[in-house]
Amino acid sequence: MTITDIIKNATKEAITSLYGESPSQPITINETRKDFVGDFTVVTFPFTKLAKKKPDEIGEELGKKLTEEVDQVTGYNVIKGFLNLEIADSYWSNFLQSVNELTDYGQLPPTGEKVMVEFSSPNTNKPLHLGHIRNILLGWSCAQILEAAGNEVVKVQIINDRGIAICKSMLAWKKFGEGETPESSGIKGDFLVGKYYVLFQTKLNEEYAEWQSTDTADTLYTEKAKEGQSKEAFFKAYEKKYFNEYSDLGKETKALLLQWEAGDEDARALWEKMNSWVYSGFGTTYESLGVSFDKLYYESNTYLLGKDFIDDGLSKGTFYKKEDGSVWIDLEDAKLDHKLVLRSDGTSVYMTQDIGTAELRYKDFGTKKMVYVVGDEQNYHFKVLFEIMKRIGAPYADGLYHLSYGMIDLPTGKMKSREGTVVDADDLVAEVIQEARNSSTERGDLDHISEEERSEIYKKIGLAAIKYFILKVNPQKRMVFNPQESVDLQGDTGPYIQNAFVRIKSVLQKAGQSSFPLATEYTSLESVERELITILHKFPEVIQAAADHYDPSLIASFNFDLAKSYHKFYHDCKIITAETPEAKDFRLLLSSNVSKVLEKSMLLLGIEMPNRM
RNA sequence: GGCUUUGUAGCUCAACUGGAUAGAGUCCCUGACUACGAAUCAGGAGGUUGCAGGUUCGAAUCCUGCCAAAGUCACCA
Repeated sequence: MTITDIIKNATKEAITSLYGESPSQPITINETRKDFVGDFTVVTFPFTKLAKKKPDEIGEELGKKLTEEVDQVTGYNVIKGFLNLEIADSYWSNFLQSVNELTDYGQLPPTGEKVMVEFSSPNTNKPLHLGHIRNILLGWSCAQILEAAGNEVVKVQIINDRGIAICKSMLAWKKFGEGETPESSGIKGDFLVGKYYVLFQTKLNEEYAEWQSTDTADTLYTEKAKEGQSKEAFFKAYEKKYFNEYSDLGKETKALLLQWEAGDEDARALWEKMNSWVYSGFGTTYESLGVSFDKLYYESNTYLLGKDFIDDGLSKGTFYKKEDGSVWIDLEDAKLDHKLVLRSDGTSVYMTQDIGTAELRYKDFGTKKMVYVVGDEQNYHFKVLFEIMKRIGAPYADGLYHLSYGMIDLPTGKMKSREGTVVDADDLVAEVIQEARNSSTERGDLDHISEEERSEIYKKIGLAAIKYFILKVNPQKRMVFNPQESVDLQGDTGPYIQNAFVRIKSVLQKAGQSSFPLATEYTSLESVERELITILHKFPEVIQAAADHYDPSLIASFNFDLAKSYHKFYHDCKIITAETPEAKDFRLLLSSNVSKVLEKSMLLLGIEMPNRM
């Protein structure tokens, strides 16, 4: 039982015995704010009705009783109805000892649950960019957090490796590529394919521009344009129709897609070749970010799945068929719309695939919980998907969760691929590492070690900066990505936290001890020391909260609090040259355990600690 | 237009899900290295929590109405 539970229970009992009635609401207990004396605060307002007394009086009576009856409570004060309880130093130092004895403090007991986390899930027609990075970091971090919370975790992605977009880059390469390969050009595979995707768009634009001066186009404009609509605006809006109905490139692309779907050998071979380039490129990016997956799903294998459920649902009346043969589901009673699940030609849509894929995954892993890390533009899609899964009776339907995150904006505005403002993942990673190298070189602390070791450290620092910068923001919120701030090494940043760790490593090394005697004689704690221990104390509940809410930003701010507190402690208290041997032992023990927790909790964000920096 | 989300210091973010005087970082001032690592610490300045009502002991948080931004309302993915 935790100390907060002890206090809660004791409060409940005390209220009952004092006022003859058990409180109906759950007891709220908070950490005491820094400007007041005490560790935990009981809010007495909710008891006023029951006790028929003023909050202050209740606070006094309750405080007295709790001090008498709970060993750990040594004193109290009441301010405006808030009862601040002081916890014995011995409780905190005993607690520190117990953390010290654990090798895996923070690891929560097994839940017996298996959770799947899907993240990244890119298209294979262009390189990964900043948006993917947020997705990847969130997914990876969530997986770590869920694991720490006692779950077995399976990390997967579904790769969007087929479809019209992929065919565009394939066609462009076929027509204009002249056999170019990553080897022949020296261009990283995913960038090379991306180059042809862009080229396709350029060629299409040219073709479209030319077409706009034909008679057909003219007639169309005069007939269909809205009043006052300029030629430019009209054709801009007409682009998709043009692609589908008039464009030669469009026709060829669609033909290629049909060939691919029919299993045409050449089409498949080209597809496999170009995809393999992309995968090798992605592999490099994932490696540089330090992430990996347990299983990859490919849309080319899953895009036909899900139809069985539609048939089954049709016979049960979950779905209905329109006259044209298309199949729909009516979700109006769930405040959603009617949604198409099968086209009139019998082919499936995105939704259908997702139904099938969920089922496939359940068969593969038996996971009753699945987390989809996907941008918030698909909120509605997942609402609908989850509702459908419920209605077709999937046994895991209640365990589906959409970890939705906001788009990333640049200080200059939205990222737009068309305007070339997209930040490439690889460039960004290289940049932050370079930045770490620059500052470190300026400092000169690492001059005496090998370049190889240094590079490792720069990489850790740079990645810490970028990862922490992104993960500290609540996923739900849109965030502004300022490149300059993302490589900051001071203040509320990853490197600041690493620095606390490095300082500890340095002190421990200088102290020359590998283990620390139990410092039971050290009985009167400095306030910074107590604060540090109370933060350590919170670690398990922070992990639990982060897992419950699928929110790494809680872990990030925990890390910052701990590091900040340690920096202050380090500044205020002498460790090796402490006043007494007991103080020295205690502080070494404290430092050692802070470093242990820092390291573990940064790993929950996918951030590694250097031993020096 | 309907629905969903967001709006907090100049800027980037918090606020334990209804609790005390709304906190950090950054920026701008000011102090602390012959110190266990100054990527640090301490102090100052900076706020009508988008606006207006309501609910109650108590609201950034819940309710209503506006305002602003974003997303979505495809036989696209």
